[in-house]
Amino acid sequence: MPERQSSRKDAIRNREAVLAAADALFARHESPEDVTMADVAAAAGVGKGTLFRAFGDRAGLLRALYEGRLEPIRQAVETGPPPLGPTTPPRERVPALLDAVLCFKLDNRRLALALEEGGSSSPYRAEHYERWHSLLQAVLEEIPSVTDSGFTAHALLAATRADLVEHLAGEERIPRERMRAQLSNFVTAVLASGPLQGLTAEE
Amino acid sequence: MPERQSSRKDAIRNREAVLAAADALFARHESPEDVTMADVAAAAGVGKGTLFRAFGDRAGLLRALYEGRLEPIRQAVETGPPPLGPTTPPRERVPALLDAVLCFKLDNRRLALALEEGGSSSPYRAEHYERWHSLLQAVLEEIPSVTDSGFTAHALLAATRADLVEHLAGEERIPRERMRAQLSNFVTAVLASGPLQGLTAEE
DNA sequence: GTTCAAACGGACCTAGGGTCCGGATTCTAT
DNA sequence: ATAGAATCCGGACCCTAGGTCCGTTTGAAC
Repeated sequence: MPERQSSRKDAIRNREAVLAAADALFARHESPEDVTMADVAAAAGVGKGTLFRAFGDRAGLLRALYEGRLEPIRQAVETGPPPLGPTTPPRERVPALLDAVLCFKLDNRRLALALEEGGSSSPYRAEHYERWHSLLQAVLEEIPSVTDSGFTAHALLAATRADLVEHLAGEERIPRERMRAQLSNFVTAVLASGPLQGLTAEE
Repeated sequence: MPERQSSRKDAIRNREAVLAAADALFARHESPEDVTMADVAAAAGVGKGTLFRAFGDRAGLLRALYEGRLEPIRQAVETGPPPLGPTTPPRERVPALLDAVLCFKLDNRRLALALEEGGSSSPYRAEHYERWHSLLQAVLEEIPSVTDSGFTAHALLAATRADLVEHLAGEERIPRERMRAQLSNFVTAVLASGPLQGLTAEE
């Protein structure tokens, strides 16, 4: 599992070059499928061996790109101010989290697609999914009207899956703001199910 | 696009043999990925050429299997009695439809996985998805408290995606009935969202 | 400057989807 | 029954793309 840092400057430089090249290639092409590892290597001016040594395999490269993009949002979620940060009341934070996920996928359509769906193994085994899920589940747990926080978290996240987002944005040509509003409505509906259990709350 | 019927009995026999063999193989193996076309051909006692002539490509084979399994449910939905049939009131039919989808995917885990996720192209382009979606959307349209029936239909269907079901059943070991209950709860919550738009209804 | 571990890079390997075509099988007309 | 045409069979073959190997080069430490 090659993933450790190297101190040699050529290694570092090449790693950056590959990341940049891959980023550009995925952005440029319609489908992630037609960006091959050889393409990436060539675009980065590097041999395939170098590429694979640095990232292990295709999924490793995708993951590296993905994590890089995700970092700011992770920060905002873990230690940032409301509405994403941990001090936000649950009923408000859940929609904010899902909105953040949606926006992220809209901003990184191709990349998210490549990582989540392109891979041969289930996206549910990815650690970043696991992180989102457990966070969302924990927040949902705080909302009394929500039963089955585990399943609910899965179901809500499913509404933001990369290929669905891609379909809505690409095929159905739904504009960004509209999609955000729809998701927001949906989340609200799920959370608002209180009445069923008897507590209609304030407002 | 070879998909026309043949009248020659050897062709028909072989087609059946392939279908049966593929069915057995997909059921037997953990992941659809490790059932190759060559495996199917061998198991059916047939050459690869025969296999590809009959079904066009891998997706074609999967589709043929899938459609076969789906047929009964399609019948039940289109012309059957409640709670699946068209005479059912919307608020009751929506959960029934999603429950049917869930059960189908539970009963055909590997196959659904192979077709929906294994393929290189988006599952949202598949015609069977389109069918479920437009039906669900139409039914949701009849429920006044539901806004954005199109998106809602997508989001609800996303909760029954093959790889999620597989994850829940396989990894999290959630028993069938529990999963059905969870999905049912979730759907109910989404449909019950009336109160939010200002009309707190009766209760 | 010498040394050696580490990185380089591209030839090479492999798996699996898909194609091809000479030969076998089936249908039809007589 | 049989010739002939149409269709089908099957497995050798091709191609792509991910991943590996290893002789060569580079960089850093002394």
